[in-house]
Amino acid sequence: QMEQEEGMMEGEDELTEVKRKCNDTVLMAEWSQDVMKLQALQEKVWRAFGEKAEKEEKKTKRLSGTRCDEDEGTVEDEEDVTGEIFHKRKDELQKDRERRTERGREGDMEGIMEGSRLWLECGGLTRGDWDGGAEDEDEEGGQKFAQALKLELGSAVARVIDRVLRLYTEMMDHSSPPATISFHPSDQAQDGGKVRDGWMGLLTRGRVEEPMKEKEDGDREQQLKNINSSHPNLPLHHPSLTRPTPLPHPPLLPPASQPKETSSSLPLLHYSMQQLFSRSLHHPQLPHLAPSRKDYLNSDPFLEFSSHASFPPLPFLGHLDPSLTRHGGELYLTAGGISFLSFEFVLNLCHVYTQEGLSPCHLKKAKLMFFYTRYPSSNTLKTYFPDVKFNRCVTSQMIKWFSNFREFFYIQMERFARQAVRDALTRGRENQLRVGRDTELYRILNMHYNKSNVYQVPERFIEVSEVALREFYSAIWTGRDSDPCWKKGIYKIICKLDSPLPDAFRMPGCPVKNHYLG
DNA sequence: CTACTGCCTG
DNA sequence: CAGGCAGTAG
Repeated sequence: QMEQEEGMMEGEDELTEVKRKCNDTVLMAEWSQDVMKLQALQEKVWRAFGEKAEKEEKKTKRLSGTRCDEDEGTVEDEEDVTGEIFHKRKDELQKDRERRTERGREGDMEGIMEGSRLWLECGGLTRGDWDGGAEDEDEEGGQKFAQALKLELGSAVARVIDRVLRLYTEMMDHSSPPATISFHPSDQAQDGGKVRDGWMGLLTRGRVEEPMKEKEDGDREQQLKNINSSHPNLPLHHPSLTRPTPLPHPPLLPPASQPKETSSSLPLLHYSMQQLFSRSLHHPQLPHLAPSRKDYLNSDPFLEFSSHASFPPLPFLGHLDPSLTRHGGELYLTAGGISFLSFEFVLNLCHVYTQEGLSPCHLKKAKLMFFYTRYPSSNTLKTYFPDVKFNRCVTSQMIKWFSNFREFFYIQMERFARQAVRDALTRGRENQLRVGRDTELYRILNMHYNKSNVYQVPERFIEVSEVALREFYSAIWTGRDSDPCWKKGIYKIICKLDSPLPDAFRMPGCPVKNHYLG
């Protein structure tokens, strides 16, 4: 089995064969079509996830009367740099746009840029929005919509992946007879549904198939038309999304006789998608092939962005020439010298979208969310974990997490409150009963909920902690703790101190302070 | 009956 | 942190 894998990865002939196929116009047309659909879906996702935040942000800017690049002061530093990054990107894109000489889609490009900027700024959000006040009314409707989009986007991604895997399976056919990659049987037994079946089938059978094509294609085609119908003057195929003349080519032209195209447009996954998938890029300890669920879950899940040098956060990279290259025993799809898809990456990408359970990354994010909300509703959880497929089990598991978080929180509060009472009695010294960032209690809390210390603990959480500490203190001091349910009152006070989560938590993955600044 | 909380345990 | 349980609210 391992030898087969080794064998698959060896031999330059197969590589060139794959390269040749990758250059095949028909294949690339299919690829472009799929990626274009992905792009359309991404835009919709952006509308679902980003629109609200965008509105709020604009509101804020209007009120403050300043732009982010005009702000000054230490607290605003993150946003300052973010703004610079964004404007740099914008310049690059402007050039790209001019090259394309295409009118009419300006609005959409702006939308994408808005999304990109929004995302970057979300990443920089480390301070809580506490002045916000009441929760949003339209939360649920948008949430439903987002869930639906999530599913659709998932299968669209899977279809693009299928195309890539097709290249691999073709390569396998040429290199070694019936190459079969063994996965964990449990994985295949999962009810992963069509998405998993699609690419799983390709892998296990080692043959090229056209999974679930007709109906879903039709649906998505319709979807696409719906999107475009909002801009009736617009061409269906945007030049930035497709090859110059992809479709008119004879579909069965022998690949060898294909004239070699010098350039083609290949949009990369949107930055948010990249972030969603980026976790798969950071696990050198993972086996080259077939990372099992166990490996995946045990690996450090936290999103880091050090590899973004090879994974640029741009919606488009302009005109690129995609090809397959090999590096360190792995295959990469390369465009413009930038590798952005490896076999392992693709597998993990599938995994992210089809996995049933919760990953350590989700746990980490949940812990950070605890800084804001001690008693999240299941609806809140669904809203802020858009990459999680919720069912009863998953929901209760996540709720259980927060129950455990609270338990730890209250245990610490009671412990320190009792210590404070003791100190007051024995030494007659009045304790300050505060949870400043220099205190032991803070250190313990931060260690528990923010172990890697990459997130700035919001000031409000410290305030809430102080309230809890004082409540425990006074209850103990006045002897109320003799009542068997003396903590109930304290819980009731604390649960009213929940606050809205920053919009950065709406995105898949973990919001990390300064994560894109290195 | 479900959904949620909290307590206890390993 | 998860499993099991009892209790509560709707």
